[in-house]
Amino acid sequence: MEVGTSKSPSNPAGTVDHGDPDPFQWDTREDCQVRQILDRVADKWSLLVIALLDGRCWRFTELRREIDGISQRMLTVTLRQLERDGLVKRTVHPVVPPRVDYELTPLGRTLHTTIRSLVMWTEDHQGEIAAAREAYDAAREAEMAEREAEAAARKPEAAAREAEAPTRESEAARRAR
Amino acid sequence: MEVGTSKSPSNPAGTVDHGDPDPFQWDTREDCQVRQILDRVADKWSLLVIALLDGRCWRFTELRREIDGISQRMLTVTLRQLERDGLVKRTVHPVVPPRVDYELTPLGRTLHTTIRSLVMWTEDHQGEIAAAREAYDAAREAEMAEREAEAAARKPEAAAREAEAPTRESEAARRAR
DNA sequence: CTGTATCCTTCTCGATACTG
DNA sequence: CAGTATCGAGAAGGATACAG
Repeated sequence: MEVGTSKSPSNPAGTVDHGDPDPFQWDTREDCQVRQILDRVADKWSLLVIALLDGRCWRFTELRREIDGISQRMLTVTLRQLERDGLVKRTVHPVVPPRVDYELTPLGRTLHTTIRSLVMWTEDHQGEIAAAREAYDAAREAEMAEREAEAAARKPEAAAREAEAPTRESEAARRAR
Repeated sequence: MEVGTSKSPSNPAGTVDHGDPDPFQWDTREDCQVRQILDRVADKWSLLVIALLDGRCWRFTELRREIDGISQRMLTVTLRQLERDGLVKRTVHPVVPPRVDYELTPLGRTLHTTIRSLVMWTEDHQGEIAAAREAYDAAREAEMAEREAEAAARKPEAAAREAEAPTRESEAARRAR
């Protein structure tokens, strides 16, 4: 598998040649390891499970209760994937009411740290994001209103004329469909 | 889509209070800010775009080329979301071949750092994960094989006996205890 | 309690075609 | 070049029922 996407050094019109000083050039191909693992790790439920799991053991039902909105199915599936990836250890106690404990592996604990920092980022900046969203939406709405005003100022004459005396052109256009 | 949900600090019905010594108790409810932002930020394409974007400006097509497998639609959608969240700045140059530049905002840059550490974690541990997966799959296969062997060893006699004298089986079972 | 199996809805996403 | 709009296939995921 060569890095087939030969990024031709020739730049398309107008882009500056910055010589790509980025040393952070990871494998961007769709089927590469990093992309696959990232998909798993960045999965909604995986993220929450890893973030929740700390030092101690958790029972299945306990996790289910703690993660609001997760279905039994998705918790099972997610835990299995995490177990397969070596991030979570599953321990079955062969007792009469079945009991299963889940806990982070050492590898999982290293990921836990990273993911927690992502969660903390989210907590720290949720205000800014909410504000940005409001600003964006407000701007869009203002834009829409302006456009409508423009249209309302222009169309009425045309629409009125059209209503009274449909032009031959417009009729022809309608028939064309 | 107002997020108007007033989040009362009280827990929703039924959650146990197990003393929770975890100081990292964030709002786990499905509709809370953190969960929503986490979903956005942990999104496959958002992650890749943020990870790719560094100091400089990027053109639309440039991003499209760099992110293998992304469709035009998803790139547009993703960039719009990131713009709305105040993570990416979009600059339209009103020139004859339309030109649009994308770059991280200061807020986006802080997230970039966090996400890069996630990507780096993935790069650092992809070997371990691959190994864990192999081990898991091998174990599962061995388990399957064993089960099949068991079944093959048990069923023929049982089935044969059962076919000759169906009533015997229950008696034998009872005696076995 | 901790799953597994099945069905069925929902929603994501890619392909395609068209616009400024 | 940089979108927007539309549509359909397919996957993700929830609900439910049942098993060990």
